Amino acid sequence: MNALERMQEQLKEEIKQAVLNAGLADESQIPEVVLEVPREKAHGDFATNMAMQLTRIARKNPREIATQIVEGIDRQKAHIKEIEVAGPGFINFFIDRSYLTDVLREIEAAGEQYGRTDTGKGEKVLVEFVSANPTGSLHLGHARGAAIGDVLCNVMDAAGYDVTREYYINDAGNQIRMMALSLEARYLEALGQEAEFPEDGYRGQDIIDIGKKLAEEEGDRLVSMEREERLAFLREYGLKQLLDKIKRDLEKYRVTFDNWFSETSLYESGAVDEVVKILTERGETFEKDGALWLKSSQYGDDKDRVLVKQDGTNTYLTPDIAYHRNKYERGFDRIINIFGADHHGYIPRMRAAMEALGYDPDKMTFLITQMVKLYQGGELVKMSKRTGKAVTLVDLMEEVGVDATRYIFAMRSPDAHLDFDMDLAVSQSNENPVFYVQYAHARINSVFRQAEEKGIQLKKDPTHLSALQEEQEFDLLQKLGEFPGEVATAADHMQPHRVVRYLYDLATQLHSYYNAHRVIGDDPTLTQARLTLLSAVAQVLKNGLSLIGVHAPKQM
RNA sequence: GUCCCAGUAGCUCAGUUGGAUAGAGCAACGGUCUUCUAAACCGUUGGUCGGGGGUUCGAAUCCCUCCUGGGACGCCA
Repeated sequence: MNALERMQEQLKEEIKQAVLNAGLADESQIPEVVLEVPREKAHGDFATNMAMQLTRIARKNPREIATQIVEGIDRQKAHIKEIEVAGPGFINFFIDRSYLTDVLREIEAAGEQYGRTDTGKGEKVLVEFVSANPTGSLHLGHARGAAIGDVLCNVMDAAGYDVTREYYINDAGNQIRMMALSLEARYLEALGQEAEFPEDGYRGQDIIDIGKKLAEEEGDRLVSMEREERLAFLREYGLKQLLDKIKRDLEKYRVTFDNWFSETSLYESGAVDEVVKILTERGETFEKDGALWLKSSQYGDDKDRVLVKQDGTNTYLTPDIAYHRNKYERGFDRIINIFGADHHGYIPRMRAAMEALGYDPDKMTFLITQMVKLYQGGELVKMSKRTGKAVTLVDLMEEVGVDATRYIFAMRSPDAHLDFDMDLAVSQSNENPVFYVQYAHARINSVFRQAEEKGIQLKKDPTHLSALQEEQEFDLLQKLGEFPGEVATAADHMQPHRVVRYLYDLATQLHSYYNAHRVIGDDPTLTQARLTLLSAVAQVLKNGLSLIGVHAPKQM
């Protein structure tokens, strides 16, 4: 807990005691004390709405209640300089802001650890994301999901959750057979033979390339094989090539996973058959039209779902249920699934399935990422599944860069539709938020280079800090103090974009301060104090950028 | 038709989970470099928070209803 948070906690306690002592409410009635940072600076550093919340309990008008609370607060203890009752009954607190310089010492001491908290209490969390089928390259939607998932994991990790990142590989279904068929056609084409391309085949460039590669490596050896033998070979070969490619691309994108969970492994272990058996034993299934159905409509789903088809094979849902059961069995406290909006219909049926198995469906949460529209040259870039023409993650990394791509995907709320303007993302101008934040970091480092040239050493002497008296300096201190709480809130609400927003605001304050005040000046004490402040800002920018997986350059 | 997401300044989006006079970037207009990086800063203009009802001290935020845009509604995955 840092200086700012300690201050808030003490103040909350003071408020609570004042309410109790004044007899406005008893222990059981008193609502949780809420402190907020008012939008208007004139309304103080913190404000509470306690008086308004107590109107019904205390049966007095809020301003009267507020006055009574104010009288009971020990200002010394809570580092309060001034208190006022305002508006309909707000109590505004003006803190002794010089106390905030403690934040600098804490940042200095914590270094890269500053921002980490234990609010998650080591809760075991599984986050499954990307999980793209190994039938082609990662496209735009995966890129967004990967960025949001990775940043969420980083943020939750920093907030003290025990996070496991997982990628589910759909390597067993129909789509893999289709991949093999598509690859077969591409392979034969590469050998100059006639080949009919399957109607619903995957037309991406990647499979064409793999077909060529295979032809080079194996020649026409596969042509003489039995059809099924050949397809089995193609399936293994294509799967490996495609998965390796996905792993490589994600690594370049700075996204790594703890587990790559294979669907096939669920078949091999018998987990798929087992889950069908369990559901049936629990009386959660029924037979109709020669198929086996799950009674999912009893658990809030629109309709019942087929588990085993007429032909005896499973639907996609069955192994997925086995997979999610496996997640529960591994003992996670929270199971987070990040999906694209096109799969949101899947949520009620999976919740239903888990409930049918006797698990608590509320342990499982779904984060839905909305669609991305890509603009280039002011025009919408069209995607076509039919022709396999789509902008891929690799394209974005090459044309926009990893920093900007990750930043832009992470900056928006996951459930907002996103317009990705490629021209803006690459522009080296003030329109580009990525550079704006990175520049703030580089700028500070530039000041340190200047200081070094002038032979100024940063002494870590806390007695210098009282030289910080400017309004903007206190604002910066307060902002720095808010960082750990901001990360924790982002984690608790699964809103990674809040961290990006915070960084942008911090960068704005830094730029503004930089333009208004000289850091290196004639007064050595003041210079030292300001250098210490800047050093802390740089540290927080760096820590924050690291959470979103973006570099913090020392020079631009 | 049913379900999910969204609708806030000309454009792209925030909005501390119900708080005080709704914010930022871009665009438009006007300023700031002989001094630590002007990829920056300062100022001005710009709003029936999609419409209408309701809940209460108080609503962009919660409830109902309607409108618009996007997505999903297979024994495909």
